[in-house]
Amino acid sequence: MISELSFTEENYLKAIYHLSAEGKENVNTNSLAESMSTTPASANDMVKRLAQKNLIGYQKYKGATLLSKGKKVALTIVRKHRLWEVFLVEKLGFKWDEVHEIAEQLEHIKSPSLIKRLDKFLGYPTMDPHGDPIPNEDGVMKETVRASISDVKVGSNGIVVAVNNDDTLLLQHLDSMGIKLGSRIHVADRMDFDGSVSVTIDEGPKQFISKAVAENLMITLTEKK
Amino acid sequence: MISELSFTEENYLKAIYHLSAEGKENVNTNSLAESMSTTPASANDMVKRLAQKNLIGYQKYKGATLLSKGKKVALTIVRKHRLWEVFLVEKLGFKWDEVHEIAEQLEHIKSPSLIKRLDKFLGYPTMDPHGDPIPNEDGVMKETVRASISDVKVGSNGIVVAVNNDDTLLLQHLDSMGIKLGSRIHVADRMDFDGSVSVTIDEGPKQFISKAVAENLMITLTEKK
DNA sequence: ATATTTTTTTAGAGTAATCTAAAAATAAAT
DNA sequence: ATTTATTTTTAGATTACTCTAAAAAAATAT
Repeated sequence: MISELSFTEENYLKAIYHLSAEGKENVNTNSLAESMSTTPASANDMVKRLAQKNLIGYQKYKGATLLSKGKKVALTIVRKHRLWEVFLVEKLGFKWDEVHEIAEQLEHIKSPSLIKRLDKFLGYPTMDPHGDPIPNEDGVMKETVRASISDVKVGSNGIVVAVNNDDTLLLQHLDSMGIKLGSRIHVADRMDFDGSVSVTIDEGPKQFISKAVAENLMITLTEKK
Repeated sequence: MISELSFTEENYLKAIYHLSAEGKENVNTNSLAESMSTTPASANDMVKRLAQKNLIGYQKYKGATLLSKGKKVALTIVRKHRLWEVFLVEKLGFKWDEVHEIAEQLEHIKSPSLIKRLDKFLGYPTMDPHGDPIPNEDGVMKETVRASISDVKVGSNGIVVAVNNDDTLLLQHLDSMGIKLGSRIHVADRMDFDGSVSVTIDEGPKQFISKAVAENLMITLTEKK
């Protein structure tokens, strides 16, 4: 049985999960400390504690990796975080960029039946408002396909997750079209002769996007609008 | 400014609030300790800490009382607890006897905008699923006049707002009779010899309720059915 | 290959909340 | 008015988590 973990322990496991998802096999003390906004000494203490509990693997000077038990915990936290974010945006009307802090608190509520019912209430979503996938009860998540809207098939739906360009003019242009991170996009048509794309944004009217803009607009594909 | 309180501090304030609502002007160490399932020594330590922070008044051997700051905190916790209970029952489909523990966790989530939006989402309820009033943002609650159906006059109508007993058997019995919070009850008759009561529930057929059950069934009186 | 820098770990201490056991104050009983 | 019982408070220790400062190991530079 997995003994009750503290909020702090859960947060460390989540941080190790996110850091090792970003490539690095072993999570080193310094980056873990930075990610947790604490000192390397504290991170080191906690790493030793989590290793003691068989949640992570750890050898001196070699960094930490999640063991199966720890990974399960981390994925449960991620699942809860993302489900709550969906709730906050879809049901309570928060903007997608206002929900992170609140979800950071809600993710630690301990009640499996609550999460089961919340999941059902939300219609079993597979993606959070930022376009990140929601792990299922077994920790499995749908691999998200990320592509620019000049590459996806006509008829595709997706959520804007990135803009591949820092050009102020481009950002202003997107802003004036009402396109921002989290916007739901439907690709209605694409003109072969100039590569421009016709889309609807958040169920609004059809708008045209030039090839140059379309190439820089990244979405993750969703089944339905 | 009110510095961030720990969950424990919030729980103590809530306990002092509930205990002083039950009559006693000053909450004594022993009953506070019992209510918090801890030792008198711990309760005493915490009382000193809360007094230091000007949340409660306290003199050695004289017990504790909420000061205005502490009362405000306590009422906010109670408000959050009861709003979350409404959410769990009305939106997620929990039974009203399953929600207390989860609400005990949710009540500590810190986000005023979350509670504002939740309140709106729920339609600004004034009562929780147990029939207890929900304080508004200023800590004011609608005082409800309640009585058990063994005390009200024959011919009275009312709405079930509480069951004065946590016994699972009683709750199951009420459930099987179709009696739940919010049920409209008409007291058709009362038998003097055994104190049993004849009622209709939600305009249904007449049913008998034993004295023991009737005593625990609390309603608020309404003019007409 | 040695010196320097960076990273990681240890040592020692602080805080919030908890406990047990014992002392002090108050309340109740004779 | 003492004695007895109860309640409340103190004293001292424990646990989880945190920190600063310094030592040790590893990585990098010369």
